[in-house]
Amino acid sequence: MSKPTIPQGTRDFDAATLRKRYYIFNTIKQCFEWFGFEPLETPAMENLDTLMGKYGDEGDKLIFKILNNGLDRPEKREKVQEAFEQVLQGKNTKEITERALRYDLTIPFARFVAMNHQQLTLPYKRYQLQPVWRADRPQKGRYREFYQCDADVVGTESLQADADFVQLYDLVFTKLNLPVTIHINNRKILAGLAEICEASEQLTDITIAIDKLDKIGKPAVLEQIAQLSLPVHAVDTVDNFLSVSGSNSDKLHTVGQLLAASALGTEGVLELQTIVALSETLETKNELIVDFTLARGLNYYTGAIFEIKAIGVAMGSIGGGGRYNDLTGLFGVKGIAGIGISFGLDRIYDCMEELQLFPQQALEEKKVMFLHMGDACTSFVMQQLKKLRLQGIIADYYHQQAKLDKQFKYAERKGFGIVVIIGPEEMEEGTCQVKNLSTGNQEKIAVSALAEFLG
RNA sequence: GAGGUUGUAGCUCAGUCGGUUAGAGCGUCAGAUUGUGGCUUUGAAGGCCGGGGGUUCGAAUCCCCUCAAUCUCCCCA
Repeated sequence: MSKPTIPQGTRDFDAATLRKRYYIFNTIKQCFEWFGFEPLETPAMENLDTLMGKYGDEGDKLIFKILNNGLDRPEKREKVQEAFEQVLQGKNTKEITERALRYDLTIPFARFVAMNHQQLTLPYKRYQLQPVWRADRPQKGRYREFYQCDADVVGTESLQADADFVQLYDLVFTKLNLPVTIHINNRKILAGLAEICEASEQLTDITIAIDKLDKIGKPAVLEQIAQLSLPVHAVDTVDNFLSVSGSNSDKLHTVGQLLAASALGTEGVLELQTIVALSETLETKNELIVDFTLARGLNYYTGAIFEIKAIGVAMGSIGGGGRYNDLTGLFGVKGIAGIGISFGLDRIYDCMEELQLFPQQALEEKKVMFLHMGDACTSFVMQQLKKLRLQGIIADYYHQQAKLDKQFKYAERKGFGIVVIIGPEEMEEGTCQVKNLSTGNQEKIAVSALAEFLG
C-alpha cells in the first residue's frame, strides 16, 4: 500500500497551529458579536445553479463540482454518455453534476436571504465563519480549502452601514494587533471613468488593468489600456485618473472634477466622501486609504468596495468586501440591498505567523498533571482529578505506572505548568507535592486545599 | 491553463568527478538515575535515496518519463 496523502491544497492542523487559528477565529467572532451580527451556517455544498455565473468566467472554472451518484446504473447509460459529451465541450449538465462545494459565503448568504426574506426582520445582520473551496492552483497564501469569516447586512442602503464596516475592520485588526491599511473605492467611480472614456462596455477590462498598478507600474497599465482600442482620449483620461494624489479629500476632490460629466461617477464620489468623512470623525487606528486602483473581481459589487492589506508582509489581500444593491435579485427577490466584508483566516494566520504576533499569553492554558507511584494511587488520584475538573481546571495524569522521571518529561513536553505528586507517603498524610515546572518551586500542601490552591 | 525550483531517516539537511557497507544535527526510545523535569552522558531503533524506465562493469549522483511539494504568471482570501 502506498503512503496516504491528502488532496492538493488541503492541510491537517496540529494542536499548536489550531490554538493560534482559534485565537484569530474567536477574536473575529467576538468582534462580530459586539457589532450585533447574528450567526448563520449554510451547507458545504450548494446546488450548482446557485453558484454558477456569480463569480465571473474565471470563478466558474474554480468551483469544485460534485459528481452525481448512480451514474453507473445501466438504465441511465445512454443519457449519461450523451451528457458527458456536453461536459467535454465545457458545459455543465444536471445529468453529470448538480451540486458543488461553496466558493464563498456571500452567494450562499444571498440564496438564504432570498429563500427566507419574509421571515427575516430587516435589516438583517449575520456573520458566518466557515470553510470554502476553490479549485485554484495552490501557492503561497493560497489554498484549496480555507476559512472565510464574513459579516453582512442586508436591507439597508444607508451609507452609515458602509462606515460601520470600516469600524469593524479597524476593530478586528486592532484586537489582533496586526497592522493593516484599509483600502476603499467605489464601483460607481470606476463605471464613471469608463463612461468618460466612452467605453462602458469595457469596464471590466479597464478595471483589471488599473488594478495591476502597484504590481506592474503606470506605463504598463497605460500600455494595456491603449491596446483596448478605446477612443483616443481614453489613455490620457486614465493617466490623469491614476495620477491623482494627496490626502483622501484631495483625491476625492480631484476625481470629482475629472468625472464631473458622469452622473454615476459623481454619485460614487459623493458616496465615498460621506463614508470617509464619517470614518474620519470616528478615527481609525489602521489607515483608511481612498484607492482608485482598487477594483475587485467579483461582478456583483455596485457601490463601495474594500480591501485589506497587511503592512510589512508580502501577501495578497487578507480581507475584502463591498456593497451589492441587488444580490438577491439573482435569486428572484428584488429590492434587497446589502453590504458585507470578509476576513481571510488562513492569510491572516500566515501574516501573524510571519510577524510573530501571536501573544504567548493567549495561547497558553493553565494545566495540571498528576504524577503518581502506581496502581495503588490510581483511585485516589482520579478522585482529585474529578474535583479539579468540576472546577474547570484542566487536569490529567499518566495512565501507566512509570518512573517519575518519565512522567516529568511527559508533563513538560505536553506543556503542563504544574505537576502534583502523589505517592504512598502523601496518601497516608493526606498531602501532595505541588511543583511549578517553570519556576521549579515545590511545596507540600493538604490535598483538601488543592482545588483552592490551584484555582 | 503556462513556466521555474525541489524530492535522501519522523524533522532540517550533507553526500566530492559516477566507485566498497548512504551520513550529521535535532527528535524518538532505552540506560546512567529504585520519589523529581529542563542540563550532561552512553547506546539503540529508524532508509526501495519520491516512483518507473534508460545509459554504464557500477547510479542517491547522468538522461527520459511520471508523481508530489513549492513558487511565479493569470486570478483571488
